[in-house]
Amino acid sequence: MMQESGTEAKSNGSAIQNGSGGSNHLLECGSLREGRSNGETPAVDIGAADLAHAQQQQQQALQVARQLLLQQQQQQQQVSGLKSPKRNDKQPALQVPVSVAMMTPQVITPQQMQQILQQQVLSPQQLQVLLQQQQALMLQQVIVLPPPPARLPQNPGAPITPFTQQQVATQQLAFQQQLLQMQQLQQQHLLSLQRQGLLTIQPGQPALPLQPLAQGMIPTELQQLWKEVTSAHTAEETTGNNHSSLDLTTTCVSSSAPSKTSLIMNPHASTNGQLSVHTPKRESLSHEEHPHSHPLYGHGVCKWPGCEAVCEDFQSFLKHLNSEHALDDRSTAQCRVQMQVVQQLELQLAKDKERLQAMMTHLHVKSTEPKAAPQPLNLVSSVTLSKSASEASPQSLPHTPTTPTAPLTPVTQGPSVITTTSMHTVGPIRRRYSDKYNVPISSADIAQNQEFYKNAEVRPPFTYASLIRQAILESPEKQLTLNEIYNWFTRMFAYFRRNAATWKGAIRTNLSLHKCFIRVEDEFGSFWTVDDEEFKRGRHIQRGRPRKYCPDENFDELVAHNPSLIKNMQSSHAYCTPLNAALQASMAENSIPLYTTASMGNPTLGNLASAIREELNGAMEHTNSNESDSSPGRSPMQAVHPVHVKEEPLDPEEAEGPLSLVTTANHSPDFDHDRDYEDEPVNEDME
DNA sequence: ATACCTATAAACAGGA
DNA sequence: GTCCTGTTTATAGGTA
Repeated sequence: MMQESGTEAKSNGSAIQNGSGGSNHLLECGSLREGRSNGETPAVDIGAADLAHAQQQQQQALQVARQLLLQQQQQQQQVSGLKSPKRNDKQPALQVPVSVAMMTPQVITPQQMQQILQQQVLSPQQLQVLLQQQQALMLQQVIVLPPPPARLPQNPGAPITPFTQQQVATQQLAFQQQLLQMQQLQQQHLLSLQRQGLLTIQPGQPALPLQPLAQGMIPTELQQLWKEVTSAHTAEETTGNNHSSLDLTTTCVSSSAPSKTSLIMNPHASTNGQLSVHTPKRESLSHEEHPHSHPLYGHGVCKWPGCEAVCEDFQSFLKHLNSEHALDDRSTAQCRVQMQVVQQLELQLAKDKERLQAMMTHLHVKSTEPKAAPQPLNLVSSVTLSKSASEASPQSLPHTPTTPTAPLTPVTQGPSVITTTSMHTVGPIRRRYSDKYNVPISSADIAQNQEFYKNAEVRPPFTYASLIRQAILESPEKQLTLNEIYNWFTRMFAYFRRNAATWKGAIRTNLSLHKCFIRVEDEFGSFWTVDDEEFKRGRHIQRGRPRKYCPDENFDELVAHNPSLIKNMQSSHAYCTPLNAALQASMAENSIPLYTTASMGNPTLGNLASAIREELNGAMEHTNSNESDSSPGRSPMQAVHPVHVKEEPLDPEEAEGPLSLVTTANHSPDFDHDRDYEDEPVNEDME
């Protein structure tokens, strides 16, 4: 043990030293010897609870944002339905953005104002009017608005929907509370992100990162948006009620439908996440169904942005609407601003979604299997969220295959491979393949998460065998020495850089124990290859059956004592009479340049190697004499002499003679799959 | 309950 | 003797 620790430390040190410079792609195994990225990036030190909490907040914020967005959009659509879209190319109006005030405590933040100025959306005269309106609004806020109910937290960001106390309805309160909640969540989320270093808010930046209005909005875009919005509205009216995840918009300001779950978050909203603004099929309760329910009318107040005129009844409201908000420049401009608001909210939503995706990508919590959560410190909720997210944005996260029961960490799991999550210092790797053993990790699995594992000291959710296989397969020649495997581990995973204690031993054990790993020797040492077919079978060298280390009778020893024998075998079949015709035929059939480096990745190699070993064993028994060392010279790259293949109990198929050899060489994956090799004779039986 | 997989630890051996 | 590499065994947790 002490020795082990000492060697590990030493090896690790050399590995780190080896890669102490430069950054290269993780998957470039060829660069192993060239060095690797130092990977000394501090691990992401986010608690699982924090992550889950942040994501939850993010989801909630998104939901609320959607509500707000849709509500605004509905107002906008309502306007478009009353007014002719032809006017959309009208000049910006003289009066503007009261609705903007709904978004920020300052009605329009200085930043937003600056943006408006920069975008030159408004003429100087319009800007002047805008400023005046802003001042008036602020005065109105101060003078007209009664203080919010005591039970409501003071929130300057709440919409400035003025309400008289007798008009306060539960929905209004709910809406305000929802807005408050959204803002609070947003604030918390931002703080969380700040804590995590994922977001930096500049000093002058408003607390709420509302993007400046009219950002990137050019007139043509506005026109297009107008068209889309209006068309969407039309389609919506014709479509009728069609439930979707965002079914909560219409009635949130409707006093006539107080019981509607206007503000209840639809569970699908979080899971779906799709905001099909332009294909709205969500107004299950349109105002057509409720004649006196109008998005611009609620609680006896005109909801036209900036209006808030008190209307006794719906008829008076309609009258007011037609008179005060008729089709004119002002209304058009207000619509335009409202469009910008909606657009801005969309942008914000998109950014938040993107941020959420980035977070989940970063955390590698994507799972198609909710049950894949049982990890020590896993991000259970994150996994769930990730599923939701993946559904929400199919194009968002690349699917990462996952192994069934990968032990350790966060995972983006796609259809195939490894799963799981747990933050660092999770103890031993304890996971297994639940569905099918040894489902291989695709390169994409690790590739997609490579940055994460590279920097975060998180144990990867892959078994050692999977990782070893991956390392070997990623190598240009599908072969690695043990030390190169070590390097790959340290290069790819921060966990294995820091937690160097026992994993090297585990690698060695796995290499020896898994049948899929084939050790091949050449003049310069030994390297390991992988038999992928065998890997998929997931067999271990049978335990309990001693692979006795018997140097005198061991194949290795024989080879060691008769190195020329093997060389002769590879170099020329003429020298290897033990090789029967079937084996040779199988080799020729598969065009396998036996034991050349190029062939090492061939899945049949393992079987062939075993077969050859078997044949050799038989041959040794008969020809226990040295052959002349007449191996032909070969280039170093090709001088791979498989002097040694791993000694292991024979598999049934491998012990069944020439025919079985041919069969295995032909890649019959299911061949003898379920047979128990325990029943077959083994080498030691011959002792 | 059983078999198997996986991880871990440890002992041991050969070779450089 | 030390270190690396490789094999083997034992143990324990987990899963089907």
